[in-house]
Amino acid sequence: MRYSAQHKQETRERIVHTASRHFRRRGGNGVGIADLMSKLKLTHGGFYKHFASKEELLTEAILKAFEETEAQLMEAVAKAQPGNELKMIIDHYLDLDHCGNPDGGCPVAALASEIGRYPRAVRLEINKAMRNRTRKLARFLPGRTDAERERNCLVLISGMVGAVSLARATLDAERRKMILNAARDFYLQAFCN
Amino acid sequence: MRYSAQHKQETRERIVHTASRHFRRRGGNGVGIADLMSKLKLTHGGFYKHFASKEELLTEAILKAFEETEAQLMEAVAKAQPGNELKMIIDHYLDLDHCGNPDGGCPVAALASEIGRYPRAVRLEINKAMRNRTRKLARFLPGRTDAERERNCLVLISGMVGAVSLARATLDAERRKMILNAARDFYLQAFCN
DNA sequence: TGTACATCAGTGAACGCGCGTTCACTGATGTAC
DNA sequence: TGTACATCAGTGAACGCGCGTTCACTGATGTAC
Repeated sequence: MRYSAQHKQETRERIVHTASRHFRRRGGNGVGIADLMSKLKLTHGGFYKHFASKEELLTEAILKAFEETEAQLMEAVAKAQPGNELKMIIDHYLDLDHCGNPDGGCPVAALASEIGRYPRAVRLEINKAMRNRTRKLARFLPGRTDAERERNCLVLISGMVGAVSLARATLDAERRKMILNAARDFYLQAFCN
Repeated sequence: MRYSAQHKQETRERIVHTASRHFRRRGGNGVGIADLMSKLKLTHGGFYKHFASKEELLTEAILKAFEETEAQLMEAVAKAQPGNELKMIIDHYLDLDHCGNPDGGCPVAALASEIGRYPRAVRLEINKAMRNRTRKLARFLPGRTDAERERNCLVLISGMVGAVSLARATLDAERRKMILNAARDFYLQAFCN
């Protein structure tokens, strides 16, 4: 059947959206194209009408995840009382909910250790997105200069990524909470007031 | 040919040792049994004379990595001037060398985000090893109670894991250094004096 | 001490399976006349 | 307005490949007599 250009665009977006969630949940190697397409009631052959390769989809799906989580972040910031933005960000990131739902959460936490093994082209795009995120967040961090705020921001982001990764690696629910709460209390004390 | 019991034991250890390094470098899915065995000038069929499954090897290889890095850690601590142990540990972990050589380094940093996707049996063993490591390290951290030292230790470990993961995801060498140094300076200030 | 047999670490072909990718085809709908 | 043709998103079989695992076999050496 013939479809409109709009229909094609929509299908492409549905693929990226679903892939974005699946990659975050199962990792880059944990998701197959046939699997993915069948989730959208499509067959695997059609995939290549939309993307040149799985690698291209992986890149787009991860960038989509950055966009999605950026929107969540900005929403949380908008809800915060002035001066309380960073607390809101930390609370949101180190939440049990974020820990339990990698598919809707931060792509860096979801894929942390495998990003370094992706092809160069994918890593380049992810690096760009990470720098962007760092720059956007840095303005909420304490520090006398831009450089100092950026360094603090890198500490906070990497620390939170590590805490969520460790919590997700942990089977015991109590210990998971302990890891997240220890990190949250610590970073709030270190960076908020 | 017939081999002695000692020879079998040695072969088994060689497999675990090589697997331990390869899994850390390439991830759990990035290493095949045939690949691995050929690195030892053996063929893949013999693998199952030593292990019931790849999963069993993965578990042992990761536990071996914990042992190896624990030995490195204790060595570093032994070299430190009294009172300077924690600085030694932080410097060692957040070193460019550790960042550039995942195969000889911390298995948690190497596999952070994929541990949560391993089978339960593997995760259980890793969890035990992580708790052990935390307990061993906690005594070097500041804090008025055991609980406080443990919480601080979790913050430090997760923070360092995140920093190394982020640095490894980063292509630009300068930025890699910046991430590691920012984290090192921060944790030294937070936990050493 | 010498001989016949048992052992078993390691070999390599084969298994079933899932993967990413290709390709000839379909058929509803847009377009040209 | 009606008709003939072109388009192209989606289909599903097929491709080559690598994977984890199985298995009948080998042959040097340990062991029993």
